[in-house]
Amino acid sequence: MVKPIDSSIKDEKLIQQRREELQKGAVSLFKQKGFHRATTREIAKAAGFSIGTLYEYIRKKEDVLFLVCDAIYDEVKARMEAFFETQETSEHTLHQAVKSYFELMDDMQDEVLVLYQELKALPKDAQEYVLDKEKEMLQLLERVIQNSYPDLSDHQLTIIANNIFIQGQMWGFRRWILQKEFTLAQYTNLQFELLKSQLELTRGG
Amino acid sequence: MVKPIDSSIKDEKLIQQRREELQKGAVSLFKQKGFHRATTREIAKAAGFSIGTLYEYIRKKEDVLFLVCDAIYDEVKARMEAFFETQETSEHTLHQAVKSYFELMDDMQDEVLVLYQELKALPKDAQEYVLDKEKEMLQLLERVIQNSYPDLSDHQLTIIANNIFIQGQMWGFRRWILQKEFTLAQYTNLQFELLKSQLELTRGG
Amino acid sequence: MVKPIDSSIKDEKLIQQRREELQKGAVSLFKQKGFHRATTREIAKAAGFSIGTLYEYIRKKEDVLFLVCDAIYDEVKARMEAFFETQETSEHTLHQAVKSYFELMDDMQDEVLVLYQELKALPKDAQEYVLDKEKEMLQLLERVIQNSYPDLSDHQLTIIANNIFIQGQMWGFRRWILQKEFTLAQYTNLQFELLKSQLELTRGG
Amino acid sequence: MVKPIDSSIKDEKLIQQRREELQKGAVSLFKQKGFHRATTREIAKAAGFSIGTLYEYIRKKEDVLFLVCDAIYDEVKARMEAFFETQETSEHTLHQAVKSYFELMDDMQDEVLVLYQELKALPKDAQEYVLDKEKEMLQLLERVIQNSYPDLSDHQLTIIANNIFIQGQMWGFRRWILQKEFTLAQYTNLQFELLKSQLELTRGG
DNA sequence: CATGAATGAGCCTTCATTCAT
DNA sequence: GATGAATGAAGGCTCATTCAT
Repeated sequence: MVKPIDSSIKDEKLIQQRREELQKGAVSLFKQKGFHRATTREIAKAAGFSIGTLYEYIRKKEDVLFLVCDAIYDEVKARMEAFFETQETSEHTLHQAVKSYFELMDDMQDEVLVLYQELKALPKDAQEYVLDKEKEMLQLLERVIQNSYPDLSDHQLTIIANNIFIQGQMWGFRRWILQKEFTLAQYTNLQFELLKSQLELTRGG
Repeated sequence: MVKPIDSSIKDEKLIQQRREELQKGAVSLFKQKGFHRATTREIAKAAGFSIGTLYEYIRKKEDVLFLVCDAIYDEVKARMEAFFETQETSEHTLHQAVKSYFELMDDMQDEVLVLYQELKALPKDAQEYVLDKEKEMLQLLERVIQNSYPDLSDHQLTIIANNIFIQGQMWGFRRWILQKEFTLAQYTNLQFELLKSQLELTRGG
Repeated sequence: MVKPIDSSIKDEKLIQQRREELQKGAVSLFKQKGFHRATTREIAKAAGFSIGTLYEYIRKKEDVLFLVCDAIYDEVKARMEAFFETQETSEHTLHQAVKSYFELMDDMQDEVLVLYQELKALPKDAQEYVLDKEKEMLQLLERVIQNSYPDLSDHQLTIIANNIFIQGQMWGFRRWILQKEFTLAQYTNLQFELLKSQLELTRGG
Repeated sequence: MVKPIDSSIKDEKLIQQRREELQKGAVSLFKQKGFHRATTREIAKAAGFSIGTLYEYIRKKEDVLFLVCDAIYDEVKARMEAFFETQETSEHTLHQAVKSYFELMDDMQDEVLVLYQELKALPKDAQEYVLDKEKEMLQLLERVIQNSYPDLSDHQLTIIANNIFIQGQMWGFRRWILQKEFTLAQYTNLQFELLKSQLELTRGG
């Protein structure tokens, strides 16, 4: 799907390239100061071009935020797909998937923090567009779980996927408490142990 | 601890009253537009006084946010204490506590959303002051869990308390997905079932 | 002459007393921050009463400035009259008068600085009223000079009186240069030497 | 020395040009209302640009005042140097110098008034920077005097230079009295006569 | 008479956006 | 296509002044 942002530039390839530069610079800027405190001048500078050029590739400051959120989601999703796409159906697979997902969340914690903290600054329609991507990710997770535990009810599947999903995000969001008490490995193992006890019981039931 | 915000007003009781009005108006405003998009004039209006009067009770716009966050935390904590403070140590108690907590989070979902979404707009020291209150709430939760399941390790206790804590918050945060699929009662029951299976296993182990 | 400032207070004696308190506090405040930077609240506080009470004795902030300027002039003039009122007509008298005047300017340098630096903030009519007092002081000086040197032309008298007058003020105004190089005694003696050489020549001419 | 004021404009030449426009407009505005009463919008308008543009060339309102003071000093000094730089050492030269200086002060009386009345509104460091320029001017005067009257003591030189300096300024400052009684030529001649009598005597002594 | 809470006009400053070069 | 100077709406905040108690 093409990004629904107008540009006065004709060269499609150039647009892609510039928007990538833009998005890269903007993320690191938003990490530091958040979207609202970052000025368009700073955004342009961080992206390596002039304020005038910035406005050749976007129409409003909000568009930058959309570009950023979109890019983060795309990266998260791409990396999730990379390690979720597997045929095996074993506990080991799920363990591996959860581990990989938590590592991804650890790796991208700043980006994910930006994503959720600035989401509300997007216009409603952009929010929905972006949240749809999140649903797709949840489905990825659900599928992996179902592969190993096919007997779970829909509700159970939904809620467990959601729990795993947010537990990964919380590792970054609540770093002020979690990362003071646990290493990532500890956190992953503990969460997986708990998860397993839930799933085992369900399977048994 | 007294709110560390200067005021040019001498009547201490009036300060309390006005700040409460202020905080009430501000929360409902921040729910709609967020802190950054709300102007000081709007804040004053929402609180029912003039811009001049607003600045008799705060020094900077930021102070309003602090007042708001502080008040939300205080209310959440007070209400948690109200139903957590119990002597019984049974599963039933824990169930009741989780249920009450989830209901609280349902009741205050807008406030809690504001709280976490604007926290980063506070100055660093105010953030820390506020996060300390969160730690106290976690301890409340831990204590309730421990009463019923005294054999849990510290790590298990921490992580389970955290999980419950954020699952409550997520009911509001992720309403776009959870509240579409579940009623609050369903969500509570499902989460508690999962929780119980974890705890039972641990107890058994 | 009564100060042409309205007051809602009836008791004349109280008005005098309050205005004196006001003026005393204001001068010391204006010394520090100047008229524009001083707020009415600070003025009231410096005078020892509330902002409400302040406005019982003045109508506008400007009135405070007028009161202050007026009081400074009155004090300067009163003290000048005290040592200028003499019947003797000798060089010694003039020397003494200049010396006393310079000492007065040294003593009141902060006040005089305030006076001249804020004069332009007064309304035109108040400025004129105040400058009339300055003319009277110049006349005092002229009379003392003329007593000793009766042959001076009107122009000479005017200009010499003016020169002495401003040389006294400059001791305070240009303290950053004069008071670094001279003691008050040195400055006085040097200026008087120069003055005498002018006057002697004129007398001889 | 470069003006130590930041600007977001890159074109150095444009900065010079705009700041000159700014300074010209501001002086004439400050003449009328003084620095404090002039709003930034008025300053921008007087300079011929918008409020936004104003702030591309300065950072704070104070900077305008600095620009103005600095420019006035520079002009005064440049014009003084123009007629003081002479090799001859005669009374005639000194007379000419004093005459030219008084004419300069007459010509720039509004600017000089602004300069001294608003100096205290500058930050301390800017005040010192500006007063240093004044010292240089005094030295110019001292040198001219010394050329004609090499036997004067340091103290005499300092005080006579100071006297001349302020007598020039007073022509403008005290116009309400001096310019009512004298023409500039009269004032100049009278002051020079007095000065000469001082100097002659000293030479003779 | 004294007090101080309330008011709002108006100030300084920022920054998203435009457009001539 | 790129640049950056120009713009002005809008925001945060102050403070002289009023008036009910």
